[in-house]
Amino acid sequence: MPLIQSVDRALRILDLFDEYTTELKITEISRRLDLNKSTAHSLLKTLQQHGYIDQDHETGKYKLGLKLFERGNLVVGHLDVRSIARQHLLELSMQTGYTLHLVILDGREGLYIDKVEGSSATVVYSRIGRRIPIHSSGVGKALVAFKSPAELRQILEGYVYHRQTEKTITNEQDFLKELERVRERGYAIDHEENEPGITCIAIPIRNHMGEVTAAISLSMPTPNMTPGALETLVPKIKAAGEVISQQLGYQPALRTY
Amino acid sequence: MPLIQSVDRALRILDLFDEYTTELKITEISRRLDLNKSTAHSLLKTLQQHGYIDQDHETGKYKLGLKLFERGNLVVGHLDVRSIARQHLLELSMQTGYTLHLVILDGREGLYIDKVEGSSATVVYSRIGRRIPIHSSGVGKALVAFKSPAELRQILEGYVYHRQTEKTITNEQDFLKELERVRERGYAIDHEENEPGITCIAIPIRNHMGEVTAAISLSMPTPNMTPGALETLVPKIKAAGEVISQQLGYQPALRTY
DNA sequence: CTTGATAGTTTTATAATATAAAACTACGTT
DNA sequence: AACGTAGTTTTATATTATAAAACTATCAAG
Repeated sequence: MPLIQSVDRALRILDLFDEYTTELKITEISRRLDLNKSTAHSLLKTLQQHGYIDQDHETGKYKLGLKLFERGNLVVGHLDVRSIARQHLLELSMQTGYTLHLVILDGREGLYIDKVEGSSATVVYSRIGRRIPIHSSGVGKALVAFKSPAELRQILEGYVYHRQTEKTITNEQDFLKELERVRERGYAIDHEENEPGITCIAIPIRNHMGEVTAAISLSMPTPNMTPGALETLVPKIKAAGEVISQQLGYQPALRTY
Repeated sequence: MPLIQSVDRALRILDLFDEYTTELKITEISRRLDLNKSTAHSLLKTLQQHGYIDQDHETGKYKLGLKLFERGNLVVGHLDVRSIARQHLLELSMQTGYTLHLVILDGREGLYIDKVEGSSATVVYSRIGRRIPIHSSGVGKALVAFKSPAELRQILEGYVYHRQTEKTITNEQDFLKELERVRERGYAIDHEENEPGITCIAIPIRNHMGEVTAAISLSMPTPNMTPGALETLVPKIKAAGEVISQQLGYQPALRTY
């Protein structure tokens, strides 16, 4: 695949920032990317001119620009699933007091596109715009469990099962077995596999063609996940998932295979 | 300012998309930017490799990638004003039934970073991630009215007062007079200046240093803006604005000048 | 106050890359 | 089957991105 080195370098600059690294000096940027400082300077000024990078007037440090937010919301802002699901997440959060999420698959990761905080915010990991591994999260499992064998093979080729907690699945065999359980039950669970002390129940969302393109999940502190709670919550989340899918045009009665 | 042509070109590709143009063919992209199709192809493939552009497998058309959403939320996700204001927007919307917005200044435009729909969604213009002119909107006026004369001069140098509706202010003199009224009242109004049939009340939000860095607004259909409604709503929105500013560390009592 | 180190910005020669012409593949229409 | 258009690939070379060098600015140490 053809690659333009200077564009590649500019976009790598954008990749340097994260939740904890919100600003960087030019010397740090050139050091991390092994670039000459005048090259880094030119790249930064081009990004800045377009609004993708901003420079703090007082400290001279660089940070991500708001143009990313503007353009980013164009991607997600017109997704039907987001506006339709929103109401349901709000309702479920009010009914249960727990945190709800909406996630879509992007490549071989989930991406949080909505989140409704519960009354006591205990979920730390999730954040709109953040990515989440498919093997260690309820939403990740729900997103890929119903893919065709060919699609699943493509997604999992070369996939690395990084350990997130002591309970994370770390090999493909166990992961495939778990996906089988997801298909049987119709929902996914992650018991502290992604975030210690947090358990999530996730339901796939289908589009008008019956394909799973999103998932919703409810997250809670593990001690709250009693058998009784599971029996109460799963039907509620499933019901919300079905309504969201139907509002997206999914017609389950036509699914004869 | 040094500019790297190929990075500039790549970012211009990202600018081609908008709310109505969500996908484009490679020939259209090369035509619009007056680029050779093989140049466009190389640029697109580099953007795609980083996730900033996606290609539809069935149609071959290009669209903005989710990496923009991810990076964009890094910019805004850690802004205190957003999480603090959120609660107040929700409360005001529940109390009044109207749509509330949170906007920050980015260059010489406002940028919507949060929105809470009222019970009857009548505001069409605003959308999270969208930009809004400062001269024709309540939030825009609120954002710039309290700038120092030097800052205001810098913002307005070369500024073009595009007509948005029949009621838009279209020259600097009238705009500066209007900003004076905003300073006197402590809030801004746009009477159908930005969107026909919609009136907005906006309040500036100050940070811990007393600088206006954001604004909130309540929007309603113009017929609902009776004198009685104004008398009722302005104090509520002002109160919310003051609490949000205080929660951001603003201390009004220290403002002796 | 001077000196030295480091960071950031600018200049410019040239090595390296981006560019676009040409060629190729694929698809749809006539 | 032929033609036109879209999309992708190849490759020669014109053009640009690159980085060395120089400059400016700031800060800390002596």
